[in-house]
Amino acid sequence: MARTTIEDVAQKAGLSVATVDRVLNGRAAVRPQTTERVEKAIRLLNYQPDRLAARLARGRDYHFCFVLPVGNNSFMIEFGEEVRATAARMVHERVIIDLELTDVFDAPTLAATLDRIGDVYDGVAVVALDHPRVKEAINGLVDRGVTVVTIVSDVPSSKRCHYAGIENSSAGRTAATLMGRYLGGKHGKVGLIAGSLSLRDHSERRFGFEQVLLHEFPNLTLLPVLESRDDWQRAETVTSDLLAAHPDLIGIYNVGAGARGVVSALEKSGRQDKVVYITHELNDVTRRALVDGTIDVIINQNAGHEIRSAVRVLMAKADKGPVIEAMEKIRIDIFVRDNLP
Amino acid sequence: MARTTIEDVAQKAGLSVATVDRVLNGRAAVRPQTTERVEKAIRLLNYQPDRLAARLARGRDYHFCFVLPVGNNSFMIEFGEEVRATAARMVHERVIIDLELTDVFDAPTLAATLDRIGDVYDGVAVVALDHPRVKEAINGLVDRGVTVVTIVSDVPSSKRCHYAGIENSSAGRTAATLMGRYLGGKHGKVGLIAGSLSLRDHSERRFGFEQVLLHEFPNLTLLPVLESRDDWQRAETVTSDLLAAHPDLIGIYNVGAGARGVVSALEKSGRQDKVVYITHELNDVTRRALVDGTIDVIINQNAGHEIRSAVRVLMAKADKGPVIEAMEKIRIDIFVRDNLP
DNA sequence: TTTCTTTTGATAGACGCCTATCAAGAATTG
DNA sequence: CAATTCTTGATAGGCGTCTATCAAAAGAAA
Repeated sequence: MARTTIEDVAQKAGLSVATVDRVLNGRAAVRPQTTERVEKAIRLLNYQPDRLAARLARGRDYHFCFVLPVGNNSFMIEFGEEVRATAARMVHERVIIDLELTDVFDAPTLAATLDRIGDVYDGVAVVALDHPRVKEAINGLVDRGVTVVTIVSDVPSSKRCHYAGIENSSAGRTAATLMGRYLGGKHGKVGLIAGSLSLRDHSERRFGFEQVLLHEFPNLTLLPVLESRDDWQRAETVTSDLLAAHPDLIGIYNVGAGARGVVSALEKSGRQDKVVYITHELNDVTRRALVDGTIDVIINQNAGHEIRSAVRVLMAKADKGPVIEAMEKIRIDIFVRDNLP
Repeated sequence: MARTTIEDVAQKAGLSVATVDRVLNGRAAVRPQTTERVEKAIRLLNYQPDRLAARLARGRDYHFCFVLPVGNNSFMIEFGEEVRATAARMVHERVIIDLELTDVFDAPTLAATLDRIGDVYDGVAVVALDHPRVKEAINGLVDRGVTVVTIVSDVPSSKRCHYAGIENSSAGRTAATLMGRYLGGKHGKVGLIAGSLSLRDHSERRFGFEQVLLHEFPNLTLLPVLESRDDWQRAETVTSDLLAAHPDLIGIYNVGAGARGVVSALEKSGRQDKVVYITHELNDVTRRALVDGTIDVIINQNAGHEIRSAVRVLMAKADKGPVIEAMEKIRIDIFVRDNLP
């Protein structure tokens, strides 16, 4: 049961391998009827080019770039680590991944970065701010033939070919459902802390959370959103003030980074057992707080999965292979104390 | 930045490619000091053999076999589908996956199957019953040079090299925590329905569930375990009886298959809103019931992930590559209505 | 030292595809 | 009809590794 090769196709079609190759790779002018013959032979033999051999022969490296935010946000630091780890592993597969750190929250800066790196890479993965200027830069890349995927935060209206990340409004809804169920009919106030609402992911989470909380749990009162700017010290201050101002606070949903600030404010207040605290992103701090009981639920997106998915998509696009959508769907992880990995 | 090849290594070591190859593939007698020289050169150059080229050259197919239970259990049917889908995709990578359906619940039958298929495959993935006879069969395979991984259900004491599945006791604990939190201090009875306790995965889930429920939620009374034999009709009967016998039943944890039976019993009783129902495995039936509110939480293991993980491990072992443990860890998924994929 | 055994070198031919070139055949144009 | 263009064929060489063979060199035994 030898593999069917390009030669078998040529023979079947009564043509030469050269011609079959021309058809397969759109290399030169071929008459329509000839193309037809080749395609028929391919269908008959169910021929599938050997990707391994193709990549070996092309001898070409895949150059990708991951554009991530600078800064000391722990999620992004971990994300960067994961990218590096993936890069190290992928070298053996002829994949070279560069890391570009930039101020993602500043549209002109991010756009400038994207504009700059265009000609060097086959594909770019970017944590994108949803801003017209950024969208334009993404479209510019695509127009110049660079494959673009967004990660973590999406720009749906752009020409990016894929988004490797979670649906943030669903994440917010999930948080609300768990909050409501954990509070089981109790009456009281719920606070929401966001990093910054100018980030699409944060505002979408908030949107989903509000939607479910207001409709499904009328016993709960949602307080006005507070901003932590993804800074844990600020998050701590904000939380302390919140706790002081509302003795009947029974829930906190932290949409962004800075989870540790909320943890320490809660622990200092001694009310960690009376307040259901749901937060995003699993890391050393949140893990410990979850085990201790200060955090009740962590909603997470798996950085490794997102990165590997992004790379798979970039590679598939690079050699015009198919993308299996179901496989690339990033799930929203829910962690309680007992199913921590 | 051309790739470092086997030739570079040979040159660096002052030896011939033939000798380097002998060292790399343990092909023939090589003096220890020569081996040393080669290894040093490899280290210096940080040489990594090109797996693509190697596989192309070897021209060898990977033959794997998945041994799954026969029967009409929906999880296993889906599992089989996923195996077939994966197999179809992997043909292009020189991986041939056969499917062997057998009565996994009968130790001698399963063992006989394992004994029989030994010589044909490079690797075997098996849904294993934890039984001495099966363990022996697994060890026999391993001794004959076949790589064995267990999936879904493990035999930890065997020589299998990997388990691609979730930690079932953690899954049970997770269910208990969610049950306890959802019930928020209410007093009442909780029922547990298992497929069959002779399966390791079911009894482990039960164990984890009981452990957490008894220790953390003294307000809840756990009723004696009921067995559904993974049959939904029986599950329905059992559940109806349970509901009738205990008007103060406020929670059900269904450890095995047959979720639909529990759903219909609950819906017929009209008590679906008063009973927190947590079950395993996401499928069309459970998905609908979760959306409708009859099911409150689904705990899931992703069949596709487990299969792909098993295949990755089998391939890695087949060409003596490394296994990245962190990547192969199968997570316990929690689904509420809002984070359904 | 000679002979035999063990270790190494050199090299060719796969594996399946890509790239490029040159010549031959077919179709088009004037 | 010849001259020109467009399509195809044939073929070589390469990608990095494996496998196999034969000859050459080195070591051990006589």
